[in-house]
Amino acid sequence: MSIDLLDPVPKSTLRARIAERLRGAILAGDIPPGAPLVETTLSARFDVSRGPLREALRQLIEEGLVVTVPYTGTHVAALSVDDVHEIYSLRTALEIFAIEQLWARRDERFRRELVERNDALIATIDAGDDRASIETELAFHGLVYEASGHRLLQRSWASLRGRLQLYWAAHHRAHGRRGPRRDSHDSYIAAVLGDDLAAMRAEIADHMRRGAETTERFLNSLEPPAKREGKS
Amino acid sequence: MSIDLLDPVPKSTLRARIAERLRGAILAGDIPPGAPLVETTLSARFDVSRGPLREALRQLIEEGLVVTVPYTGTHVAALSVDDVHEIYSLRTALEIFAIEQLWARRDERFRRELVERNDALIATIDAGDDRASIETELAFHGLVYEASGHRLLQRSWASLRGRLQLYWAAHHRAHGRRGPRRDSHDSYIAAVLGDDLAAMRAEIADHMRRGAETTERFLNSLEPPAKREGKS
DNA sequence: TCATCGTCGATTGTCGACAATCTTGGCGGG
DNA sequence: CCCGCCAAGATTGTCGACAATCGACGATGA
Repeated sequence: MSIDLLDPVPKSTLRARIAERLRGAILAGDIPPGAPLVETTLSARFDVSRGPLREALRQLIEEGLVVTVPYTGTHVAALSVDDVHEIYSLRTALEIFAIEQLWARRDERFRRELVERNDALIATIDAGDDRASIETELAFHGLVYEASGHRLLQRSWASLRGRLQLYWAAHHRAHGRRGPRRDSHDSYIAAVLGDDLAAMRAEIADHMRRGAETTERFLNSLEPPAKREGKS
Repeated sequence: MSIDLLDPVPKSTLRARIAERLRGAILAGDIPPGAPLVETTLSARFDVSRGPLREALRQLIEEGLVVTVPYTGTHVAALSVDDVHEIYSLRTALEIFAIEQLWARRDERFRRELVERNDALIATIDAGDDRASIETELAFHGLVYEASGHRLLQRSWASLRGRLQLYWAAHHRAHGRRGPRRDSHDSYIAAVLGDDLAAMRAEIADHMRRGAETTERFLNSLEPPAKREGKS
């Protein structure tokens, strides 16, 4: 996609590879939310020692995918409607900020790429590939953060992205299609590429509101009684 | 200050204590920006093994206080004017969002506490205690995040706070007084506690602009030729 | 003199074993 | 029947040693 050939070769440490695998397993649902993650079991499963595994777990904890209690246990993060609300509300603020950052620049490369990524998103939706459509939708929204050139903002987005993906993946597993229509980002693009700052803010906020509602509705359908975070 | 008695007792692990000590040493300037952090040396100095020390370093890396290159070395993060700009611009967005979160609530407890913390800030300024005035100013601004009740937002603030403190501490060491006047937060409080949303946004943005300018001026006075990040 | 390559010291990455702590289940006393 | 205590298992926390990798210095040859 956007891999630069002059970038250094990825000198992956074991920790990084473990984190990648574990993240994939969690987001794919192989290890469901709330499931225990025992260090000794995982290290045996991956055929590595506990050292790198622990560090990989720390990273996933930082990303919000895993929670741990000292001397007691480690689990995949549980789903919670409060979290959904926080994720989407903060994301609204961050994404508006990101777009504001590149508002005056009129970056032609960005404008082109945004349309391209929307085409890619539509392609995966038409293909019926839900798994890929999650990736392409995240890539679509991720572009505004990448194009902002704001490294700290990109870190914040990465932190939100993992959490968001956890909910989307769970939704996909439970309900099959995740629901985005082909034209769901048309007004988004128009607002982002337009000239009306207030309209852009309103459109982003509305876009997020719709996303949050969908996700919250899914969560409520999953476990009506449990409101706050539950362990297993 | 604001320690909740129903919160669990702090079961400190060695990793947490090491991170605290190291953070303190870095922010106090005992280990200046750019200085190397050798795991074996530090583990001997703290009389602990490298395991917990490494995990503490990972945490500080996450906080932006430390940078590392695989198999090569670890250093205290270097100061950079780009970082200052990013820190303050993102902080503007986050702090406005935080205040918006508790805008409609008219939280009396918050309004009281905000004034109290400003009094505490003024007290440390009057006492000429620069070290404490950094703490009280961070505590003052931190209140809006705490009162927002938004856990994810609080995490984001914590991530920014460490970086900010790194620059403020360096400024303090270089120039003695860090510069905030007694009344520097009067208009801030008025705007936050007022009724005019647009005025609030403008005031926060202006407050941050002033802070960023002060910090950037300090950095430029420190090393005029070095614009981007330099190692030692 | 200079470029190139090999070697060596330094530093981080990884490993397996031991210690500290928490939870759970059962036992005894009330 | 219930409550508190205790012991055992499970899990994470910590440790010291070994391996992989990197950067710099010096030898070597043109």
